Amino acid sequence: MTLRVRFAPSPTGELHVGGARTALFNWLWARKEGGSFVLRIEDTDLVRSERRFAQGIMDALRWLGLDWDELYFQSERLPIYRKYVEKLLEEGKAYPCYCTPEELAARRRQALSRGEVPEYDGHCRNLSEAERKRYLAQGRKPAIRFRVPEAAKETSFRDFLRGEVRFRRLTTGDFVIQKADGTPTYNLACVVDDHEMGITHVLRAEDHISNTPKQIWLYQALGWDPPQFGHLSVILGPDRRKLSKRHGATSVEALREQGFLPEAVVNHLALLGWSPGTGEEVFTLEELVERFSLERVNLAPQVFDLDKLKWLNRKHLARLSPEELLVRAKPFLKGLPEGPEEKVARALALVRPGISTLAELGEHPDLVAILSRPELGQDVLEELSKPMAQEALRAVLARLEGLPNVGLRALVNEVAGELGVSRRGVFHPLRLALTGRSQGPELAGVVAVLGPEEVRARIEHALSVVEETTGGV
RNA sequence: GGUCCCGUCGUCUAGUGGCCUAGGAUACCGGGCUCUCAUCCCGGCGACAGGGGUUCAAAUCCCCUCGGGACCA
Repeated sequence: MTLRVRFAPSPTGELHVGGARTALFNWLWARKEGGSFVLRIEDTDLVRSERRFAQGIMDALRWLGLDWDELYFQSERLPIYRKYVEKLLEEGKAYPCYCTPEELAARRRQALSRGEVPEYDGHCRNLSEAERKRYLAQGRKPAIRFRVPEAAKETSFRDFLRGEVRFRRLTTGDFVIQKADGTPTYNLACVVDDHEMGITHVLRAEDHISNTPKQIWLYQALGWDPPQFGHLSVILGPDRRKLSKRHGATSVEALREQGFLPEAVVNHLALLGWSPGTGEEVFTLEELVERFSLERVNLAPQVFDLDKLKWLNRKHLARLSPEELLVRAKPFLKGLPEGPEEKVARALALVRPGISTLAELGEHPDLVAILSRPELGQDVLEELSKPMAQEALRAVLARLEGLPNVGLRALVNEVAGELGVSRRGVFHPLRLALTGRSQGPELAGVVAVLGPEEVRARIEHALSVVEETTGGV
């Protein structure tokens, strides 16, 4: 039997990193084994589900490079769930429950005050036909509850990641499988779909472990073989609590907006709970598919580490060609002076070692300095007003012709030797004249990107500004 | 409160009874390279939650405690 796995998000928010990791592991597994990866949008909760979130989740998955083989929306499958609820009803494995939320809450409080476990008390479990008619006449809309077999209360299942998971005593009364509004609950829809879609392995996060016995009872009641279940850990925030919105940017979308590359996000997610065991850490999606194995999954919960993500982002940034870097950086370049594409691309490559995210490119001072002629600040002018600085600039100017062949370093060496100053004594004023800044990327690179004409123009401009200001003193 | 899961440097991890005075990565600190900041290279700091067993030998197996987390309420 070929592997069929699924990722089944609820569209009640953005795709957060925990969900993304679950999706990634399922996807990697499917691709590795040549199986199928099914995407199922669990949008039966009409109140909380939103179309735009479903769209956002799909966009985020696509951005990460996780493509799906089949796509389903549960909201389009409501008749299917009703059919099976009907079947359970007919076989007496489920029954209508007319209790109102208020009545249930009141009885729960009572149970609690008696020190009992507050599970559903079976109030409607064995209603007579007359009682049923009376409730209906009152205009009550019934929910449908699953009749949990007494013998099923003690359950165990074999988790393909954790081994035997045994539940001594489940605190579950007869649970609802169809709400009063006719929509299915999570457990019912999930079981029906996993069966109908031929899912062979359910790989999901730890928070579903306690749902698993209920789902297994449903499989049994419906006469189906359950799939295999495996549960990953959950991802925690820095405070060691389950990662959620209050931890800040924890959705894939937010990471994208912060200037992280999809390669880096995928890489980091893969390393959260999985390791190749070889010490290697920087991988592309393709390399991950090659290496991925469930045997090497770590079950302890992981803390999402932004520092490591940044480091991985630098690594993946470094692998991009200048052209590709430009493509990725474009959305973040707003507010930056325009220039010929090729020049911008080379400038980006030049400042790249100093950045961790694409967002840092936005108004990067070194980029600004290269792409537009810099303002020479007071401190810069003071520095350049020293006679030796001006001499150095003039000497460089005089030799500019030979630049492409000689190389900046050799040229600076010559000038330094001639004037009897250190290399720094030449480099520094030159950097100030060209960029208006005393630090920045390697100067030879700056010169190469600017081109001989612009270099000459900037040096001449700097010299004339200095003359003006010092002349006025 | 009940049920379940999980405990190796701050964080991600390697480790499946001897190779472990516990390895790598990140972060942090120091040094080197260099025209500067950064990248890069080298070095440093830093962990087997605790206690009992089993064994010639335990991070690795068992038990208890403690801690963390998830789900349900």
